[in-house]
Amino acid sequence: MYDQVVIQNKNQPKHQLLAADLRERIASGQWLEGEPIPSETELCAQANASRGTVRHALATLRSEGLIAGGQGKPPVVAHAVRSQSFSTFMSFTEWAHSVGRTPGQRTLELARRPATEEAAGQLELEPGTMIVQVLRLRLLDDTPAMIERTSFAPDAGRLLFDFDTDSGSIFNYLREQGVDLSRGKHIIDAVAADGEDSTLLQVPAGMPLLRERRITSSSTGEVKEYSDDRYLPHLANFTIENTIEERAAFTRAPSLALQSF
Amino acid sequence: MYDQVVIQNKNQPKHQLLAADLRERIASGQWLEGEPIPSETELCAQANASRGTVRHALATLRSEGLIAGGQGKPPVVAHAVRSQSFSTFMSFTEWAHSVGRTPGQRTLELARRPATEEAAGQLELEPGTMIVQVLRLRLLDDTPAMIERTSFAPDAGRLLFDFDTDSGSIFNYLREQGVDLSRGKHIIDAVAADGEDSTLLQVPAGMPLLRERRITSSSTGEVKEYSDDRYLPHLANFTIENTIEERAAFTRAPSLALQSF
DNA sequence: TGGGCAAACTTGTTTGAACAAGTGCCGATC
DNA sequence: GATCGGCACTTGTTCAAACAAGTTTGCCCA
Repeated sequence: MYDQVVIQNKNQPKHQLLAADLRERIASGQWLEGEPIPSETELCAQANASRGTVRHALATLRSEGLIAGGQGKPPVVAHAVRSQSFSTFMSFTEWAHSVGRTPGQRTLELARRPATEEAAGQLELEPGTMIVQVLRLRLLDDTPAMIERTSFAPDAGRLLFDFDTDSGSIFNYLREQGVDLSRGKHIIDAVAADGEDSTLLQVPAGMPLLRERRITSSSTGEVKEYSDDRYLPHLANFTIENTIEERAAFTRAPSLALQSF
Repeated sequence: MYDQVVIQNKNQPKHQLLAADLRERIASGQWLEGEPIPSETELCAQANASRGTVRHALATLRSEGLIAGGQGKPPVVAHAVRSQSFSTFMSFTEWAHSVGRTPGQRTLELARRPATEEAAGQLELEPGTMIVQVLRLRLLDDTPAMIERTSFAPDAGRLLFDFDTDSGSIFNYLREQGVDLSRGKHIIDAVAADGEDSTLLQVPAGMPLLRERRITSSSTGEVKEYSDDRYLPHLANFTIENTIEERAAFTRAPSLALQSF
């Protein structure tokens, strides 16, 4: 039963395959929310793996918040859907798709210019270094939803002049080009729409906007991108789930989801 | 060197002690940010533990974002400070203390009344059930910083009439009283200050506020508390860090991805 | 001097075993 | 009938060993 999977993806380690399979079983509804899953010994037999490998897979699911439970009792299914992946959280395009909306963008400016004091500070560069700045209006189902002001470090920004920034995700494009974007820091607060914001988002000046300032850096800590994104709060919000024992799960939800709370 | 620690806390498992010790060494500055830490083999020798145990401890730190690194290379110190704990994120009082500010509160209302349609929905009760509602102005260094509107399920709310809600953390009080508060869901967006908000926070009506709607429930999923908290955005914000790396692996210790505000 | 290969070192994966500790059930006992 | 063991089962912890896979170092050769 599992051998088939193993043969299909011989490159991946067994504990990852097992984890993917368990996720699939939970997502498909084979194991319902609140129900216990088979014991470790059982899973060992089914997957033809040692207990260490099975435990590794279970730990992965636990860290994703999919299963919970304590010593002595078999783990139970906690959530049927997994929390947001890294790229879904970093990319407006991927996020929109994942919640069933159609993303869009209109690039208003793409410029190379010397870094101001502030931009240089965020990107950890010398003031005056040439950086690349992008101003984009992001749409959800053809409606203005967010205004994005991004500054890129020179090595990443350079690549943007060979890219149609109206075509989709800059984040994914840069990753494909080999730019190391593996850490994100997000600072979330609220601001009033200024003149430019209100014009572009077609709302009155002074309207509250949900602001996310995002600093994206490489695995070694080099800052590659700094962005100031301002959302219309009735179209998007941020959701965090935490547990006393699990790791926090973080999602950006469309306001539609709010109705169900 | 490690034996001392082991003797002191013989009740805790070795991998937790090791993790705590490594955290301590990072926090104390013994290992600087960006520097590699000793290899697994080295740590095995130092801690007199097997490699499995050492790897378990390292996985814990990795999931806390303290260390990073890939196969072939020794892990490097990523951050010197550890992320926020569950209760620090759930309690305004604890949070304020953790960032070196003095928290305060002025209770404006404490009432038992039938649940409105909306409140009943959030608490998953029948409309009309008697619930307890608290309206508090929260202060940072004696300055208004947040307005808190909380509804409690009957069993938790009942306890509040024996508590001085001006004295500190309701969250911690309820936990001490044995109320099972172990899961939190936070929805973050922005709203304009309404009449009451503006009066209490002493800001003009319409000013953008950072809103956190919090649903706290027990480990079994029973909703115990629903709160609508509105922060002055220049006094508080939310910060989240994420990484592309797998945060998986053997983490059940209380730890969160959430960074201090 | 430079390039390239190989060895030494690192972390990642996997197995098997044994014991500790917590939970739930069932039967014996009061 | 209620309560208290104890047994069977579960997950948690720890060890030891071996191989796979990626990185770094340094030496040899051109």
